[in-house]
Amino acid sequence: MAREIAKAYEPQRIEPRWAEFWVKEALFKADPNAPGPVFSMVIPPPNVTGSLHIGHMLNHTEIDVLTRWHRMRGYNTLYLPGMDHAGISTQRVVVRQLAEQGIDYRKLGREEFERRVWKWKEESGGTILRQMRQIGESCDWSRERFTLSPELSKVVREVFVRLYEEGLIYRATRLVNWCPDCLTVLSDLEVVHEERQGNLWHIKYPIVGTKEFLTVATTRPETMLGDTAVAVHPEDERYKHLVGKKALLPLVDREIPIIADEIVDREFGTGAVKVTPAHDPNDFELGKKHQLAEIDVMTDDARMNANAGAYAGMDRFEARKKIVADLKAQGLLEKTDDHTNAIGLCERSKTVVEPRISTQWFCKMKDLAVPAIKAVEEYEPGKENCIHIVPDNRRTEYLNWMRNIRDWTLSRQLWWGHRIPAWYCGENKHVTVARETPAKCATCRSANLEQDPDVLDTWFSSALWPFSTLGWPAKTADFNKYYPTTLLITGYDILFFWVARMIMMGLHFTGKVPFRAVYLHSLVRTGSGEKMSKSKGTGLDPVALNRQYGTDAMRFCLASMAAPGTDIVLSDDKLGSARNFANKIWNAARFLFLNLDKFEQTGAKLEELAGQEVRAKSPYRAGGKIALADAWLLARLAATIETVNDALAGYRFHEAAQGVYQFFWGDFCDWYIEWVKPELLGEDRERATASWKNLFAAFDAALRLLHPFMPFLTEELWHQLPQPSGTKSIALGRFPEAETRWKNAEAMREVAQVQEVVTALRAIRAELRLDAKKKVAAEFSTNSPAMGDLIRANREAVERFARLSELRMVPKEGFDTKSGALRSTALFDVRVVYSEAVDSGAERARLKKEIAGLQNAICAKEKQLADQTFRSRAPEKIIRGLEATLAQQKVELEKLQKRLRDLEGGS
RNA sequence: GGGCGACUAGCUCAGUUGGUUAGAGCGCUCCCCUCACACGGGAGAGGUCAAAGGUUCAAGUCCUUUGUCGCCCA
Repeated sequence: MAREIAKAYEPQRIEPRWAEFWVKEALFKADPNAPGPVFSMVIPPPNVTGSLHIGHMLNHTEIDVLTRWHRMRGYNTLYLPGMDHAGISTQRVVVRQLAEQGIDYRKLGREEFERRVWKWKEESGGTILRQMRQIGESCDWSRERFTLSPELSKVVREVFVRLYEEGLIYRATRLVNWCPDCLTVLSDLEVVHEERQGNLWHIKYPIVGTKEFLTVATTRPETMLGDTAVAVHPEDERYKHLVGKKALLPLVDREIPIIADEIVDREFGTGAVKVTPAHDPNDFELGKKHQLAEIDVMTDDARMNANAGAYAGMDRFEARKKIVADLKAQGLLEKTDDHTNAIGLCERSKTVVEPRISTQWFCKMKDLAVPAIKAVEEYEPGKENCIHIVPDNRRTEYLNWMRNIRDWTLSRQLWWGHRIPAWYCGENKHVTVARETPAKCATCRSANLEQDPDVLDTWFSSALWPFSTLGWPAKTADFNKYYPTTLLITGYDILFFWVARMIMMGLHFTGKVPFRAVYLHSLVRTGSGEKMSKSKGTGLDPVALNRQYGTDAMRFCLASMAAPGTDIVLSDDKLGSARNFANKIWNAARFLFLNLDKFEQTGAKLEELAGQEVRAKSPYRAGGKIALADAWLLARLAATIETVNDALAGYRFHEAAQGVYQFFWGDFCDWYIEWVKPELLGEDRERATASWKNLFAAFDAALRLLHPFMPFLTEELWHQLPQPSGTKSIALGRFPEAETRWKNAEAMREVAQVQEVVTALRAIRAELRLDAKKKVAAEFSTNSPAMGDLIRANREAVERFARLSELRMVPKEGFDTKSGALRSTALFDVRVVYSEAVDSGAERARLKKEIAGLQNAICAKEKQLADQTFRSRAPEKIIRGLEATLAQQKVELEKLQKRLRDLEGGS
């Protein structure tokens, strides 16, 4: 049976087939009744109308790697996919689309608008989930959820009503963050701060009944129209005499009191501040304390309103310019300083947020935070109902934020989202909060009810995601089995937005943590270090990259850079090198199968060489003993498996990926395959068969080891090997174990020694600039009988690796140290027989450098070993290790010095 | 303003509890299209671990200060 294998790995030819296969066969459907320990994860629900970006790719790679790894280790595994309705951003998109068609969404009316959004959701929604299928994520597609589905909306209502009944949700009039572009209130978290170059204007307020002025400094002169006081520090000698008097507010000629309060910073500006309770959070507090009037001078879209008198109708920034100009004209502008200040921007629209007085729904957070702090604070391995936050610095960040938590503004003036289940009666403005739409006011029985027009912050429903998706509040089989989920993986940028709130809600409603661990991954940045962003055009499209390099390469690349705590800078070279790795594996497989075709012609059968029961019995022996190369390969494999398991258990994806890379490329391809090449088709049939069996055992295990990182490539190659009947996919296979019978420290040591000899010989060749094709004779000498035996036993391999016509074993006294090119270590000497004259300049330089290095090392060690304090305090193990190395280095140094003398004497 | 993190080879980054000549990938130099792979093979060059001080028998690793950059919270 001849096998057709493409010369290069072409991911686009194999990926679609397996992606479809995994979905069609529903391979990753979870079964709550299946045995095994549970591993469950919910996806951080992506925006319903969004598409896959590089951050998702990283996130999903990490989730899928761990999911596949656990599944293969026999866990009852669930990876639950789904989407978020993404209130504000989805609404913005549809509003913009409508505007492009000349339609004002407000004129469309709420119902029609909602219909349009649903339509848009049906048409373009779910792109990400489609892409996730394409890239082969091992989700349980039968359990897909959507935050705005009827089922999940019901959970939102249930939670809202319960919190309201418990007094944890309330309605109040507060100073809130208002986005004049999105036309909605925002929570504190949705406001991002940015340092901007601005001005500090010094404005003179006349004191009523005197000729004096009080100069206040402000960064926002347009809000002065709403000033209702001027405040100074009570102990400020400059202003003490003015407290209790009145100032005449310029431009509007309103008399306002001059008050004293300790909160005023005497150092800032002039030490006197204008107080605008309706447009500044600090002033709002101050206004409450001193019972000041609150005068809102702006409209929803941040234009000046009727309270602004002559400025009414102007945009706030135009008004600022005009007001400054007018003050200047009236001689009331004392000076203008440059001033940098942090301004609040709407996270979505980047519009400057306007603090504004408004009646909204809030969630009381302090009480909810208490258990959420405890669960994280008291974490220790194995402790129930605690959460391990990784990396550790994020844990600190979480705790700091939680301990200083403030109430959460829940309502949003949007139409797309979960409508607040509160109704107001027309007559008395009583509030009725209910699970089902009420017919009558709960207080006065009035039938004239109107529902609150607002919707809830999207993050409110996301906060319920780990349990709402599993059927809570019903005690479903899924909930009982998969909640608490095992792990959450998400970006650290939504630690407060999402993770913290899930922990609070999960604990409050289920009494259990929503997940036992949280791994917060890095952000992916561009080459220049910026955060990738579609709006800035700095984003990379993972789908295009997957097409170019292969999904497996992309996954592997991201994993190999995903060290906890550091951001990832992705580049073409790195993707290229991951693609090269995939190609390397592909070609290793190609080599195996091409040779297998030849071997099968001698009567062997793949089934006899690579059947599962055959693989299970490795290592195989020939002539009663296991070949060194085979023993070594399996030992290296076992060690790699241990590395990978340890690394993945600690979320060190990069370490796991690098371990596999090193094994597959370095050990398997560079050494093992080259080593056994001649044996595979050699005359010694017993030897050949044993080699093939061991080779396939290792190859199959290595594929399974690699599978979580490169699912497509490994699935494709795995199917080329005979698998037990009834098995459909490598993804359902067993993750390899570091078999005790594979471990072999002696083989590892011996091969390392052979490699050292080979490398020394190759270095000599390179130095002599020998033609790579030219075979030369070489001599080997050692004092160690074991080393001699080892090289003698592997002479053929060494000859092939170093392209030698012959490797002669020479006793020490017969070893010619004077001529030819030569390398020495403490353990052995090796030389290439080379009759032509050699320019030894380069060699002498190399030797000198080596000698200098060795002398330094030896000197340092001798000094250290001579130090009595060191000898008395350092552990015995360190001292002995040092002594052994010193002895070795001394031997080496002596050899190098002799060699140098010989060269210098000879030239 | 408060807190946190980073600074290691030209670039991007690893480096477990302090312990024996500090590693990888990419890039670079030289040789090679050797019958799996040029998306490849082989051999190399390249680092006073940001600076200064301290603790210690021993510091890239712990402490202090400084510098540069970044992040979070206010």
